[in-house]
Amino acid sequence: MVLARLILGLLCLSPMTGYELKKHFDSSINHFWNADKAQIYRTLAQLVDKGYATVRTVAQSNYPDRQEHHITEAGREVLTGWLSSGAAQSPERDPFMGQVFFAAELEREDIEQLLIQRREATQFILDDYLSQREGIDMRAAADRRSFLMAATLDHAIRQQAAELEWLDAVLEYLP
Amino acid sequence: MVLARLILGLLCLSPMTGYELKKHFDSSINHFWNADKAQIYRTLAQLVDKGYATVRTVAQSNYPDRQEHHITEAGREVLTGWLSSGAAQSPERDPFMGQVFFAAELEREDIEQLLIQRREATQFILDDYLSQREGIDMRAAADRRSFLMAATLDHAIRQQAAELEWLDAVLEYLP
DNA sequence: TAAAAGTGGGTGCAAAATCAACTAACTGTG
DNA sequence: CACAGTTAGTTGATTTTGCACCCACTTTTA
Repeated sequence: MVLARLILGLLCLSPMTGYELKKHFDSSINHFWNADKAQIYRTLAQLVDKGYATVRTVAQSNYPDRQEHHITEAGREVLTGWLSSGAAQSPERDPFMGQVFFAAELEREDIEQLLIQRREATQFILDDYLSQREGIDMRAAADRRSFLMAATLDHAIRQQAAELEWLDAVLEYLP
Repeated sequence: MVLARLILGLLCLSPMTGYELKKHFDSSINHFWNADKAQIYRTLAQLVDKGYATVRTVAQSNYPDRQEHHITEAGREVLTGWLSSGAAQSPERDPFMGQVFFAAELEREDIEQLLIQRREATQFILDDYLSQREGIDMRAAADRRSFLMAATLDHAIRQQAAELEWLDAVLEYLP
C-alpha cells in the first residue's frame, strides 16, 4: 500500500525510528498524507518482515533505545518500482463536499454557517502551509529533491487557495 | 461514517436499490466520493438494522426483485444532524503527491514521464467533469438543491484545473 | 514539587474499505 | 446461436484505518 512506500521514501532519506517517522508525517508530509502511529509501527514491522528494511537498536544514555530502521537494497527497489510504475490515481474523497451536496436539507443560514466554518478551517490550513513554505530555503530548491518536495507543498497551497475562491463564490451566489 | 450519511442523502432524494445507489456513486457523486458495491450493500443493511431505512421488495416482470430502500424519519434526522454538525475536515491523502515528494530517486526523464502521465489523467478527469456540467440545466440551478449539487462539481473542476496549472509549472521549472 | 509534555515503542479491537468471486435472469448485437 | 452487457444482490477473505489504551523514563513548566 501507499503508506509502506511513503515510509520507504522517508527511510531512503535517512534511517529513522517509528517515532521520528510519525513526526515527519505530522510536519513535512501532512499536506498530502497522515498516518496513525500504530499504523506506522505495524507497517514498519511488515517492511522488516519482507526484508525491505532492517532494524538497528541504538542505545541512548537518557532516553529509550532507538529502533533505527534502515532501508535495504530490496526496499529501494520497491520504492523506485512504485515511483516509476506510473502516476497513482487519487481517491477523490471529500466528506465536506458530501455535506454541501445534500445541504439543501438545511435552512439557508445553516448552509451559510457550514460554508463559513469551512472557510475558516481552510484559511487556517492555508496559513499553516504558507508558514511552512516560509521555512524553506529557496536557494536549496535548486536541487531537484528539495524542488520536488517544495512543489508538493505548493500544490497543497494552490488547492487550498482554490478552495477559498470556490467557497467565496458559493457564498456569494447561493440562492 | 461518511458513506452511511451519503447513502441517506441519496435515499432522501428518492427511494433506491443498492444497484441504483452504486450507479449514482459512479456518475453524479464520483467527483467527491466513490464506493465499492459490496460496501454499499453492507452499509445499506446496517442502515436498515438501525432503523434509518426500510426495505420494500418490489417484484418486476423480467428483472430480479428490487430491494427498494426508503429513508425513515430517524434516518432523516441522522442526515440533517450530520449536515448541521459542522464542516467535516477532509483527509488530505494523495498518493501521487507522495510519488512526487520522493521522485528525486528517479532519473529526470522518468520524473517528467510521471508528471506528463498525471497531466493526461487529470485532463481526462477534467474533461469528464466538464461534460458532466454541460448536462446540467443552468436554469434549474436557481433552486438551492440543484445549485449546491452543481457547486460540488464546480469545486472538482476548479481543483482539477488548479492541478493542471501546477503540473505545468512543475514541468517548466523542474531543475 | 507536582503535573504536563516529550521520547520511544508498542497492543488490542472494531470499523471501514477493497478484492474477487458467484448467482441468476434478461437484453441486444453480430 | 453465441457472447457481451445489464439488472440485482451476496459472500468470504483480507487489508487498512482509527481509536484507545499501555509501558517506562526524562525534561520542562506551572
